[in-house]
Amino acid sequence: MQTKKDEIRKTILEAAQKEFLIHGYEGASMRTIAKKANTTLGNIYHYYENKEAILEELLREPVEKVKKMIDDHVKLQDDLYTMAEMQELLGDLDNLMDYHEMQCLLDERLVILFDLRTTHFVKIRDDAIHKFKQHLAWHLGMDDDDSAYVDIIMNTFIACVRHVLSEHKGTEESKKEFIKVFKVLCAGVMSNRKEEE
Amino acid sequence: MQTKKDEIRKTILEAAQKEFLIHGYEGASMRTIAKKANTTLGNIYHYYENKEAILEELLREPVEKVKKMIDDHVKLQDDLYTMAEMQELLGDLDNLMDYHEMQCLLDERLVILFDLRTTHFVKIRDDAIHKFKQHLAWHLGMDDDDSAYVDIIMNTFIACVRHVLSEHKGTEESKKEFIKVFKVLCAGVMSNRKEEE
Amino acid sequence: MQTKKDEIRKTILEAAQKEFLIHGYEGASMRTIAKKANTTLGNIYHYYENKEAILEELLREPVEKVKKMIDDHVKLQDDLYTMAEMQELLGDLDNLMDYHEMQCLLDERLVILFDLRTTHFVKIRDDAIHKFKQHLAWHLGMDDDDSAYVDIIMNTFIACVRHVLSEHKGTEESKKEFIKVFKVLCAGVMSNRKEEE
Amino acid sequence: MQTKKDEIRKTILEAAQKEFLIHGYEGASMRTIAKKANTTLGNIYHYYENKEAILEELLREPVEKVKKMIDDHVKLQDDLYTMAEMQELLGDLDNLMDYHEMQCLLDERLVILFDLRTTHFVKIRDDAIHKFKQHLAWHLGMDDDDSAYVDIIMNTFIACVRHVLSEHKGTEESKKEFIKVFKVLCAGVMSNRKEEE
DNA sequence: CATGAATGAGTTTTCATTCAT
DNA sequence: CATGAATGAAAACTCATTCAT
Repeated sequence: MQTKKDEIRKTILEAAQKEFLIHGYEGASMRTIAKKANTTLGNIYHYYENKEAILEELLREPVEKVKKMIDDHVKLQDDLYTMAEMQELLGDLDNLMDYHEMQCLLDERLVILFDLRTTHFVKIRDDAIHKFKQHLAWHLGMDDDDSAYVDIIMNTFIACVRHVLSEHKGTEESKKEFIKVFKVLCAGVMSNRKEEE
Repeated sequence: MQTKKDEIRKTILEAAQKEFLIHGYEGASMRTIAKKANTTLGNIYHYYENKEAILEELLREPVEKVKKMIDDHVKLQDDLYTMAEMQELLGDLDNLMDYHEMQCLLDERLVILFDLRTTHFVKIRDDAIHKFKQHLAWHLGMDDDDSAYVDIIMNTFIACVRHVLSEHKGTEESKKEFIKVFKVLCAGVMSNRKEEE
Repeated sequence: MQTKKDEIRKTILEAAQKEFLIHGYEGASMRTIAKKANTTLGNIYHYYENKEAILEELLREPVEKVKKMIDDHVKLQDDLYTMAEMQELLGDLDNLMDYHEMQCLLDERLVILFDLRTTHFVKIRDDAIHKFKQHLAWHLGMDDDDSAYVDIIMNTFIACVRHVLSEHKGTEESKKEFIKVFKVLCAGVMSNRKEEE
Repeated sequence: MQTKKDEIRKTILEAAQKEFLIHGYEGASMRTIAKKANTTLGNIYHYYENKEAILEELLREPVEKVKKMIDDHVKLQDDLYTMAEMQELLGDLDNLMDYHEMQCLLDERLVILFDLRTTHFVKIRDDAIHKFKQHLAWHLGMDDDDSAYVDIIMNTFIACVRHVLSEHKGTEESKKEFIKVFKVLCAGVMSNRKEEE
């Protein structure tokens, strides 16, 4: 039955996701995943070629979505935000998250991606972060993409995505939490630029 | 010779620190540490009871310092910062890092601590973070220690400590970097509170 | 449908034969055989009790034929070849292979048999080889069945059967190739005996 | 102690050689090798990086010797043997094997090489065989290196090396056996060429 | 008949740790 | 003190085989 197969595939995937979150991909054990998925070690290999294949299926969707989000952002090529626009944006922040683009960030699986130390996803992740940082730098009118500000924003962004996801799993609450984070973050950057002007 | 013994202890410790940073404590291999310390696997066990003992010695100092820093902060019981005081603080931020208390945060070993997934240090770390968050909440006049603002600050703090340490290893540059981060962060929180007032 | 059943049996058998040839019986994988036979792993077990049963069906025919060939040869108890007879035989060698007895040697499945390291066929094979060697020794007037000459002929015989089968799969070409081999071989043995006489 | 280490290395190597001969490299089990070497599975990995490393150490010497033998033969570029020279060679065959070049062929480890189905040694082996066949073809004045005669000789050569080694392990007896084989083989080829002339 | 999910023992390999020398 | 041989458990993965549907 295909129904059952898909169900077990999903069960394995969910068990793997949990284990990857707790112990990291590298530290997670296939045996434990099998146990938590109520199946045997060998049987997992009927569904996934190997450990990395599970990671692959787990990360495919969120990675593609994030990639698309970044690409869409970059393509827009919208002008630098003026202070006024920035403030307007902040005021309307509550609606920001309704913007479908941002939704992809509230995905638990991204935490797994952030913690990866091996596999080709490391490069994918770092490339995506770099791209995003470059665009962010242009967005904020920075000359050097290695500028501290960009790094700060980027790291805070990631740190908060991670935190929001691990502590407030419900999507609705997560969204609100994320908005708050983003608001404070933007306020910080803005007031800093104001000082410099 | 006690000198030589101490030297080897130190060499092992340094090799372990590098390996722990790259692969994480759990992912680091005693064999590799032995090789990088130019000694043998078995000899490490003359200096350290086991893998965790190395971690213990490695983290003792930074953990105690951070603990002390938090305790000192809490004991001061200084009043809530008024907006004015806060702004004054920000203006003088360049001297902030000279404050010996903060120096302890620029320690590479804290990154290892942040990434830990096993051992009793996880509890120590989480307790310390919780304590700091509680104090931070009181500091900022928040009623709930789980408030988003505190989490934001906390996470940004950690994320930036991590980043500053991994990208700018020289202490001097690190300090400047850290100050920038902290400045933006405070500015954000402050402007946010101003809005609310 | 019995027709279909037989067809699938045959397909499995052919897939197994290919795999056994490439990786050897022991190294061949049931999964791969299933895939190459366009069926499922489980379904193979409806046609064959286990892996060895496939080998059994695969080797039954060629083994029996070879056994019969050897027995027939032994039963003939024809006299020792004189040098003259031997030379006559060689002259007529091109017709030798038309002799139906020999045809059984040009069977790809014998290569699988030669490479076997497990199962009861090992004994069957070794017994057959031993019998053939004994008869060959008698044929050539050797006193000791372990004589080098017999071993040489036997091994060359097998080696060439193997080679002819793996390089020239078309039966017609194989036949010619085999004749050449046999001719040279006999010439060698003969000229050697001549020397000794 | 280095003495003991080398001894155990040797013990493991010998156990591996036996197992490889019986079950083939691919079919041999590290567990069994460990047991037969009176050590533990894990301990083998102190001496050899992996299974293939054992094969590597096992085959290095015989492979290099055979390669050298072939190269030396090819470099000589000696003329085609005339029939007379060939016969002289045959008469002096008993001394042929004293020729140090040939000694390398009487090595049990070559049987392991011949039976290999995986690892890079397959290419090394096939390249060496091809080189030898080409030279042999030139030696015998054949125009086509794929000629049946060359294949015959080559296969017989290998088959007999294999047989001699597996049945007559004592070097002295092996040598005599090998000479007989070679004699018959040459006689066969020679008488065949005579016929053609 | 056919499917493919399931199993359990097998494989090679790595690891932290112990111990005799 | 130092060495490195030894150990045993656990890792990822494969395999022949079974069985419910």
